[in-house]
Amino acid sequence: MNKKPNLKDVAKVAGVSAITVSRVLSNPDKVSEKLRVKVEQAVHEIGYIRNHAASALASRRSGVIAVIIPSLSNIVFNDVLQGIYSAVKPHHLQVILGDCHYSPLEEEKLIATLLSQSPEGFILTGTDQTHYARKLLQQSGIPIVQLMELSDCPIDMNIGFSHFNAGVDITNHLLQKGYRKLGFLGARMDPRTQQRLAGFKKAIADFKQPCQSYVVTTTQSSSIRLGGQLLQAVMAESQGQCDAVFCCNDDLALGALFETKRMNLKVPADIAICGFNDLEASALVEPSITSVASPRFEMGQQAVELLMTASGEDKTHKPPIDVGYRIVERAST
Amino acid sequence: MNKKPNLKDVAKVAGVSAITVSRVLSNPDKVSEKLRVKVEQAVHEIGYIRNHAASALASRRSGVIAVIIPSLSNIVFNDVLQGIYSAVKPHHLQVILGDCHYSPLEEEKLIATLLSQSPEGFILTGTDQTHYARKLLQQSGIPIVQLMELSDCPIDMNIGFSHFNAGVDITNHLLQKGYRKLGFLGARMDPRTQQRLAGFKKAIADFKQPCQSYVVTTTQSSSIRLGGQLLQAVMAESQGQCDAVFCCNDDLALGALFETKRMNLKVPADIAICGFNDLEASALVEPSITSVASPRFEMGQQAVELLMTASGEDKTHKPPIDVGYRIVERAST
DNA sequence: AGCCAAAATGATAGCGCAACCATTTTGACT
DNA sequence: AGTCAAAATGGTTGCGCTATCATTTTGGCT
Repeated sequence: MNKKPNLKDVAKVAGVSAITVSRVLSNPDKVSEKLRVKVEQAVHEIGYIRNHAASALASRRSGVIAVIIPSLSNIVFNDVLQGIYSAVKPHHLQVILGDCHYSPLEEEKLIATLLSQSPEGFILTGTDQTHYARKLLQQSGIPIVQLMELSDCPIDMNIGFSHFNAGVDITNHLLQKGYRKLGFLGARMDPRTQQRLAGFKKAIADFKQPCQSYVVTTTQSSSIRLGGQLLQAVMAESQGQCDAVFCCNDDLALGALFETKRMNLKVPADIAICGFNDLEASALVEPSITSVASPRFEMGQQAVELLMTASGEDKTHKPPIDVGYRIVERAST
Repeated sequence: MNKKPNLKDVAKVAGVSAITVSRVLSNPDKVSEKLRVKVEQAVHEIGYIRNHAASALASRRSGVIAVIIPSLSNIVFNDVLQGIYSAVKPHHLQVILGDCHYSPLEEEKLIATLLSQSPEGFILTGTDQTHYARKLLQQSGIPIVQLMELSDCPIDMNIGFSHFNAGVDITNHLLQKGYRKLGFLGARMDPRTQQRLAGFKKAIADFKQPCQSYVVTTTQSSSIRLGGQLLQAVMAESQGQCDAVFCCNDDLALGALFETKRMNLKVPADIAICGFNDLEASALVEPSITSVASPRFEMGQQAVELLMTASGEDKTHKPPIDVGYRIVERAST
């Protein structure tokens, strides 16, 4: 096997100059039909593939955007990723993806690594980056989008919704339905989960009638199984009094629902359940589960569009974009 | 904002030569403690980040591996991805991920694009690449792993398990349990699903006693909801005779299970259900669902390790690695 | 102290491509 | 045919880094 063909090899085969081959690949319009065809044939014949590193170095355009998500296993970020990938395609960009496992320190390292790829834009999840990470990002001069939640002082651009407000609203929903002994089931306890919990507490505190709350949280990562365990825990803590639970996500809610069957509790008569994120299963289980929906796919798409329209040097303050959320009321409440 | 600092800027600040800075970043062992510390301080002080394109160009090592999966929304590939990311970390590699949407043609384009990044290895899902794609891959000279299923003529390395055998086994499981009117519910109908179906048909054909089969498939992508619809369809086609269904994945199986409740069918008394992939929910729903488990995370990990130990120029035939599968028998059968 | 191999450091060149500017060709118009 | 602007093509250079080789420094030994 000879070494990989380069521009000059193609040029030789096609009988043109190297720069013409380069133009055929990046600006076909600038080349006459005749040469273009000749070059394209040569490219296909010898299986030439452009060296991205050299191209990026010479053009100062890497053609990649960097994305960091807190977890690959959480299906929520999958939806966002799909939006990102779908939006990226027409721009002919590649995505470099990092998983920071919910750790700002790991995220900081990842940011440094990914910045070395000279991305043309950066998409981050959440707003709790370390100080040094923010410095690196700002210094890079590229457009940046912080995703999922809203921030008072975004690094650059920001798109998401208020998890606090959503927490308040869903709790009020339970209160309006007449439930008075509310449990909060929380796993992982990342910033967004904490905001939902804060909303839960605020709604309870502001409620005009007497009511009770039980908060059960763990830093373990979320799973369906854990939802069942947390339901057990909250029933124990409330001595069986708890009549409604707000689960910080739909996995926990599903697990809690399955657990109610084993505990012989009727939903929503004995206990109401609501989740967060509105996964497909929540609508299809029996009884279906009330949840909070948000446009995750669209958030991902919009993040890419924001990056593409931003100049990067534009240091004006851009107001956060609130994509909102929607409480989907179902049989479980 | 000044332009981004480069090696020389760091060298100036640290009072050393550029090449020494380079060495601190890539071979710290080759540099004396004294200089190393000085350089590291300088790097941190001015927030220097190495230009990956230049580094890759000069060193002929890109530090990336390419991965193509058929779908971002299928949680199955998520598990594989997690394995890949976890294994890649200690090697200080980046992953460039592509989603080919189950299309070999899209995959071919993606392969060309990803090869331009000069990846040091390539992980593909399945074994149905186009002819030109295979040519490009072979010509690239890098190690290649085809994942998930086993092939008679892999491009290079291959790791997976036999979906045909799994289909045979799970069907025999149903037959042994006494079910005789078996339905197959299939969505997407990608190659692996087709192999499972072929296994289903083989088991039926080889069975010594009279039995009936009903095959309901669609090329729509899989979902829980679709599982319910397909169950309806198979019951219609079999005029209510069908007493067991093999769903080509657990999403369909969950949907079918939820649908049985609406149809007032008892599982497994009226109808047995089994799925494929052994998702978490399958073990926790009521009744729990029999499924086929495979080591997806480990497959991803092992694929990376294979890439790392392969020289790439080694053209000897490597035997496929069969990771096997396991039928997890549960209450639904 | 003197010697020498090993370790540390530095100078130079070139990786493959596209930006920039120079040159040639085209073709619309008088 | 002659003119000239626009389009097409090409030559040169440098992007920022590391491989390679050259040189200097170190330190263990006699």
